[in-house]
Amino acid sequence: MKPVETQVNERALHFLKVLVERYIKDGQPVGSRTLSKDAGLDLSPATIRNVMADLEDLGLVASPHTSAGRVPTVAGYRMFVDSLLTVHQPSLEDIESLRQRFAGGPDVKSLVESTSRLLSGITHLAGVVMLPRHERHAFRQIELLPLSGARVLAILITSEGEVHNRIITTERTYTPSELEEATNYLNRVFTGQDIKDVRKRLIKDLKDTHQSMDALMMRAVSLAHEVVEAAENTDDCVIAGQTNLMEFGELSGMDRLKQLFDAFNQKREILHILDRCIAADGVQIFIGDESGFGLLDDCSLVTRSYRVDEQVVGVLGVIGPTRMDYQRVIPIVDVTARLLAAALRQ
Amino acid sequence: MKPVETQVNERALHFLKVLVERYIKDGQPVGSRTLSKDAGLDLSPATIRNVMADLEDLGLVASPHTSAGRVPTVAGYRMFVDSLLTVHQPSLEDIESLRQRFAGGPDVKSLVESTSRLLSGITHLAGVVMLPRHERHAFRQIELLPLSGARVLAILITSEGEVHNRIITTERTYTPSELEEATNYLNRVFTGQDIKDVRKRLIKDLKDTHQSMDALMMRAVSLAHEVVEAAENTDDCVIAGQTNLMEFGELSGMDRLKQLFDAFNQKREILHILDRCIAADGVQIFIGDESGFGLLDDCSLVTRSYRVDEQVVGVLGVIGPTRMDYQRVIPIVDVTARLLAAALRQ
DNA sequence: ATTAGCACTCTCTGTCGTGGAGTGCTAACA
DNA sequence: TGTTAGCACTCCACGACAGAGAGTGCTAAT
Repeated sequence: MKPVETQVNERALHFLKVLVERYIKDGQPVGSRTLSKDAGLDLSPATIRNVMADLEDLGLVASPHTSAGRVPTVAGYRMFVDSLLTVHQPSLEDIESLRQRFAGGPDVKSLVESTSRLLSGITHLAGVVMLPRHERHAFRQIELLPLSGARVLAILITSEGEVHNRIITTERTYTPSELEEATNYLNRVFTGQDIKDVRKRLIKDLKDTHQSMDALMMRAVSLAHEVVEAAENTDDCVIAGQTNLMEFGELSGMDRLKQLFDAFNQKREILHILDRCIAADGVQIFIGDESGFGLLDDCSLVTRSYRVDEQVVGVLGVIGPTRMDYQRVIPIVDVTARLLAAALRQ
Repeated sequence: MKPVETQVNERALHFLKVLVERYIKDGQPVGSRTLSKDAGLDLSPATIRNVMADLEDLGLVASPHTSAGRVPTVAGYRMFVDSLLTVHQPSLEDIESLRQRFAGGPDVKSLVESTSRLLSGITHLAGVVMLPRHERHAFRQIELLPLSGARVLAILITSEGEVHNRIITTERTYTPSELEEATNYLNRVFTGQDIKDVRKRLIKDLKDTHQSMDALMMRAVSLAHEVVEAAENTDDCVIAGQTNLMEFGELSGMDRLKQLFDAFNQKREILHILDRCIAADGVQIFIGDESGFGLLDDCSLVTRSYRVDEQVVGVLGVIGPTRMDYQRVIPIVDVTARLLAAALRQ
């Protein structure tokens, strides 16, 4: 390779960096004149125009029209976050400020909610936190209580103090003593076991109907199965600060925004995307259409999984316009994930 | 009074009615020509212009500018809904369709949520449902469970099968047997009583510390008090379909809309307004600034309280632009309130 | 390799004029 | 006296147009 070319490339990338930073700041196409002032190098606009032409050929920048400045493309942002970005560790003050504003409620749900609000509040973007999957929680206690009609209130308590309850309509009414017996049976068999194991065992029991088992116990198993399912299917996430997205001009199409908000309410698609980040280790970034979800085409997603006991239990992050301040947002997401993990560990 | 004037007034009001209906339909100022065709009466535009001038003097209509048609003012809408509107009972089919789409979950929370969605879905406005105040629920059972650290999980179950739980940090750790004893005590004393009475009794007990009472029992009372408080302070509401409001041109100011959505998220202001409707009996309507809440200045609010056992327990309704189809919305809100009440009665 | 100069392109903004819609007023009419 | 036709007037919406500003691409000079 010729040394010349690499030198040019390096310089070009420097310009790309400056350009992206500038565009993130102003949100307007940046021209050669501006760039020549911004970049430390002492080069004339004309030179920079040549470099820009190269970058455009490489697909890293584009111009909205003939005589506007250049704007980063998705590939440009990608290059920026991958190689150009200097992720300075957040200052100790920043961490401290985060920690202070991190007012975790005692409840997991409220903890997650306030985390989401914290993220959105501090970044001025939309914050999203997936509820932790508590695969590791142990079954502590179950309670089956008769209600009026043929309905049973099933309450499941895990060792972490989480309570899941569900009202189940049964095909016949059960007497309190019947339910008590069933409750005792379930608690005797399952207390202390892993929820995951309990679930497996319940499924197995449901299948092996032939085995010698009281019809009532059978029904108890079925009830328990329902509430355990409900407890595990807490596949949910909390999105906060959607309205922050209304402040960005580039997302201002009312119909587009409505669709986006509707998607946030559905949560299905969002969860689907978050699921894909759950395995990854560090901070993950989806830029523009990289998320594969049309509505997020000019948005970016910065996520980070969080883990408890060496096990990934969830994902959190922010959603904002592609033109977001990655440099600031990335460490914030990073630290917040750690804080949440620490809080969950209690 | 001169008979002439009343006759004129009556006709004028008819025109007002037609004008409002037309404006609700199109959303555009309606002129004398249009009105002359729309109103059954065979009058020329010129005549109608005179009538319009009268209505404008009365403050019932206004024109955005010299040469646009007329638009109803708040007073005009008020007159319309108070005296002009013919609230036809909703057809049996409508009721049936509502009843079908009324997929009430077994859980109160999910019931309220789906009701709110139903309201917003069927009216294309924002639906809002206040959670029922369950003053009348009876205390059924309390459970105090030790967690790691000096924390106690308190679970309160009402006779209606509602479960409230709260994690309480205590000043010292309690042994399981201590907590069991406390639990037994509380259940022995309170089971079957009205929650409201329980609350009173707890407060009294907390005050009368001097009376001969075990310190542990005292602490138990205090824990119970906390969770009962939490259970009663479920002063909350569910808002669905906010995004529907984005489709109305007249609310299209991005900043205004953002403020409105933020207010929806806060819920405080909304709850405050809903509170004022809780006493009223039938369908209540706030038009424009009548709500006294600046952000709702060009919105209207149609609400209806719902009752269980002859006691008002909550309010539900819709929020939309002042230009909403009152004729359609009012009966829908009315019927939905009844359906929700019926579902709560189970 | 870099730069100055220049022609070119495109957007943005304000102005102007026109057509359309609707009003208010006046005078005529039943 | 209520109703109507006619008319002048006002205002908005829309398109055309021109000028300014910004920025590019190319070429030729350094």
